[in-house]
Amino acid sequence: MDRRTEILDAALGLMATEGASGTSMRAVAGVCGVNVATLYHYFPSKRELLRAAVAHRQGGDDLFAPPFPEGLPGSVADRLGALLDHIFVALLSDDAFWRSVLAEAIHGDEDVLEPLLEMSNAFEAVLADWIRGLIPDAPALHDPAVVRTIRHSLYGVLVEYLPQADNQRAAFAERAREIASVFARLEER
Amino acid sequence: MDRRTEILDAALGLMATEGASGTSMRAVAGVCGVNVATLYHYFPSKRELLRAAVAHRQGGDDLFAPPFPEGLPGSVADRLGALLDHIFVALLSDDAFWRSVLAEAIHGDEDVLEPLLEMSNAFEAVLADWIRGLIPDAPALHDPAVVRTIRHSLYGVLVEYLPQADNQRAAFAERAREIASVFARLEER
DNA sequence: CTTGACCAAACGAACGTTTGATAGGCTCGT
DNA sequence: ACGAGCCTATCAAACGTTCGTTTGGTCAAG
Repeated sequence: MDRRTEILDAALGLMATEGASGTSMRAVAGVCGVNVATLYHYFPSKRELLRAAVAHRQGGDDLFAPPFPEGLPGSVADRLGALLDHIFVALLSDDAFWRSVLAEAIHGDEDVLEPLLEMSNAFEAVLADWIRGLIPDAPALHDPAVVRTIRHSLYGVLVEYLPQADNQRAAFAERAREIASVFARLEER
Repeated sequence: MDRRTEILDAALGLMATEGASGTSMRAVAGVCGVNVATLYHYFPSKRELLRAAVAHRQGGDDLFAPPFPEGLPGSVADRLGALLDHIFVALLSDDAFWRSVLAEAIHGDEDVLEPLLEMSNAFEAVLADWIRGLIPDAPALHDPAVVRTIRHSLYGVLVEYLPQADNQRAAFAERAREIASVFARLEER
């Protein structure tokens, strides 16, 4: 991993726990084991560094895990629950990124916010594809309004449980089942 | 309003836009028009001041607006939509508080987080009461799992739209209608 | 004459940023 | 082949500013 990427990852990790203004250039340098001045060789300012850190992960194709195989067995609720749980696991495995993103969504500046909104739309498109592929027999769940509501439910759960994510794996699994059971009822008629 | 309350309100307002570590004691003092040292007359440290600021608003009975009259006319979706829109308006009118709360939920310390989780439960109880009172003819919406999913949907929308809350009033109204239409389908069978 | 509310000034530490320098690799004309 | 010059990556040290906090004081009210 080259130095630039190393710096971006360190910055993102610190942003997740300390917030943007709580992340100091010296701390970023310390994590990388380099001098502060080296950061200014790669980025013109702290602000640009943090912006690049958020934008960095978004560009990767591995932001979202690969899709499920289609046509799995099980009830609609079971399959949607498995999908949501899968998403939580993926998000938790990179929670530094998500904490940073959610934090910026709350009091970030517009430069950082704009790529976030793009990413939200991309995430919704991926989620819609997954649902269509995994649960093709539940057309009620293919409605864009339903997909968006599911996405917002996921965000809400993330906000409430991210800070203690380490010991909340079980809570996420339960929330995944709960959300799935609610939305699966849209199909039961 | 006494000086102590004035300080707490100023601190909360700054936390909402600048984050906890971005809120300086001098800035808080500046908003109140007092000297920095005066803050230390009322609070032993910055940390205690910010904790008190978050805890301050939670104690108020006016956190949530008064309930609707029961038995309003209109479809289930119409009434749920009106309720959710009402909630958005209430939250937006005090968005400094909510931004602070959401920010703390993401990388706040545990002292601030604990009262937040209490408040989330309180909010869910109020939401359940409102739904039961306003939409007594939709038992599917009285299910605790549904209420929690609605709450998480609200949080998710807040996270996505709070930063531009000023010019996003229309977006909140649309999201309220959308969420309502989705959940109202649980009753249409 | 004590007490509570308030302030100007200062403390050391940490902040973002800049400066000037070092060392190793690269590309030249010769 | 080889020194000269240059470029890139890195550093130690320092710049001025802002930070959280403390000190020592003023002043009106009780």
